Amino acid sequence: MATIIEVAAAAGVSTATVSRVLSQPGRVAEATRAKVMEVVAALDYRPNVAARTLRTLRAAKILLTVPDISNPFFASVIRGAEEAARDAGYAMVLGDTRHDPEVEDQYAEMLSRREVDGLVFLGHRLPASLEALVARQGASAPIVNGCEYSPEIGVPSVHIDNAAGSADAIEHLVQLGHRDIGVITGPPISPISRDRLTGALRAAERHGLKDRLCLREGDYGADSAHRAARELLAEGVTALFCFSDEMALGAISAVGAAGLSCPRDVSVIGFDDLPLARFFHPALTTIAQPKGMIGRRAVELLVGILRGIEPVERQLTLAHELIRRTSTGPAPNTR
Amino acid sequence: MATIIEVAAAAGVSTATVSRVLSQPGRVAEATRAKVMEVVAALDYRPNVAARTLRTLRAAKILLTVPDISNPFFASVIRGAEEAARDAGYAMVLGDTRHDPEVEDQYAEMLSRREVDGLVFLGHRLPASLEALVARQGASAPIVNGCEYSPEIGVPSVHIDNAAGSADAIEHLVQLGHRDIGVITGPPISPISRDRLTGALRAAERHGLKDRLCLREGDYGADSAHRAARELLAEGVTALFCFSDEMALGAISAVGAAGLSCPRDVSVIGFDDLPLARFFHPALTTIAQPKGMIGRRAVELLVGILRGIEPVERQLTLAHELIRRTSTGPAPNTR
DNA sequence: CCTGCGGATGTAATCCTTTACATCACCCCT
DNA sequence: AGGGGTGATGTAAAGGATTACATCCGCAGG
Repeated sequence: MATIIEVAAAAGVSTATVSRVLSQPGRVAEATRAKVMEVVAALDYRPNVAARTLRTLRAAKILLTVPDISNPFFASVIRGAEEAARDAGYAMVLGDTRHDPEVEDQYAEMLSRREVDGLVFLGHRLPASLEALVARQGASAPIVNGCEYSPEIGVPSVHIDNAAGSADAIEHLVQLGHRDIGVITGPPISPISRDRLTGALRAAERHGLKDRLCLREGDYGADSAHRAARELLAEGVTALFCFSDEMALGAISAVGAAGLSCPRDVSVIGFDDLPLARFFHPALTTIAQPKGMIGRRAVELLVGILRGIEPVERQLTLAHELIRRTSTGPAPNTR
Repeated sequence: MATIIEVAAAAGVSTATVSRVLSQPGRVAEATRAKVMEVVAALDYRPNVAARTLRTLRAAKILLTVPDISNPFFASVIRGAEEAARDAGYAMVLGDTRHDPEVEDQYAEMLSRREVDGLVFLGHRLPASLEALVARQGASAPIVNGCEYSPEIGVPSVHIDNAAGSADAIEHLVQLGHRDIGVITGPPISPISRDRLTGALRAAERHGLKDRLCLREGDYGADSAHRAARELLAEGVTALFCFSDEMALGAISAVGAAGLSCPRDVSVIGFDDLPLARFFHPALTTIAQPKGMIGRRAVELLVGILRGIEPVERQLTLAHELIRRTSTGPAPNTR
């Protein structure tokens, strides 16, 4: 691999000139520029990134960690984030933490070691090794949280109003005449789960149904929801609100396995609006999150911090939307 | 951020000793080691990766590019690959190319610039900028192809026997009495699609059904399959073989939309065995790929090349498996 | 004709780590 | 006691790019 020294020699100029041709072409005479570019092409020269990073202390990279790459929800967020990063001149490095704090820490090390300039993390845990960084740098720490939101970690974040979205789901079911509603939640350790639960309870309370809500804890995976739904169906619920579309799929599967029909006997509503949700059978009613926009805004926030711009809003709440499809219908007793 | 020089000064040793403590602790006296480690902890020192990479010409990173991060199929492959990379002491950088040759090239640049030591790509296209590299380095080029396989690109690869898997699917349907079988393929540009088509045709031929197969081209997404299935159902097929589980979901959705029932009126069989496939309604019969193992073996192959070991087998064919669930059943006319 | 200025280019320090080689102290053996 | 070996540590040279500062040249203005 050719180095800048060889290029300089071949073009009969100094390395400084070659460097300038590549990074600030305007500051070089046209003839020189052309000559250098010719040699660059001939030698197939590519600047060594390690050397550049070492010198400039800037990696031009952003790290995005997701807790579970197999969750299609994150795919759309990733897309949005990557586009925004590209727009801002950053490359995006993607890490799958598998909900494992140890792996999260390993990725966080990339920031400590300056392998990347900033971090967008989509989980709910700020890696331990970065707490000191946040404490030290405060608002200028190049870290942004996406999807989730924990005020106590002191990091800017982008998310929807999960409590409100959850309330909308309950409201929708109540409107359809459902009174016996099962809720399959997420692990309470995640603020998202807690917010959604709060919202669901609040909405139920408005209709005097708070104590009638049947709660079961899921883990956002179809499997856990399948089991939880089986139990809830045995208790006679006519509607199931799942904290994720994937869990809703598991719930629908349980409805069928119980010899019941969705939505005739049991309505199911999800959360996220996965691209596949409209192909579920029946097509899934769900609360849509602006997934791409969450990713995009999170990166934009981060880039702002990297450029030294204190964000006006450190908490960005984007709009959600109830998508009505065919997995929800009138409660059986109301027909 | 502390540097090795500050650590050396604080510990009263030379930078060489600090470096040795960190990378080859055995070659340093115990007392010195302890002292240095103490200072390292006190100063929260982390080696600068750029400097290390520059000096060693080794990034300790592997790049994995996937054509579509939103396809859950790849999630399992990624997991396997990451585990193998970790085992071998490499970090994994993940790139989503969105089937875009331009983006593929951008990621390939990371290899040219030595930002990463090697590349595992899961698409079917070798980025143009790497063709020269392969031509020059031949078998020692640190590039491995996963899932797909194109002999002409001259790169080692890990995959299943797609033709055989496809044949198994057709065989399964024929065994159930189906004669009018619709096949929703993938874009013929992908070798995978071509192999699967070949296999399907060969199996059909064995039963004298070759000309009776109804073919429609899909793009591996649910949407395209939904449309294709609608057309095929109008032609009266009793079974649909889809080249991906995602397409199978779209097909099942079309079966329902046509007022038919799966599997009573129409059987559907997919390909891949996504984690969610067993929660489809009905649960999907499909050809399972050893996804995690594909990722793992691909990385192991790459690591072998990076260590200078010429692989014995440059093409690794792993075993697939027919998973019988409830989306396939006897042909209606045979009951 | 001299001065000064601006544009183009070169010189060389710097970023931080690794490692080949040099050095040094100490011990064992003859 | 001297020579040779061994183990621990230091010295200093890369590794490749960027950039502050220096230099040089030509030209315009006085």
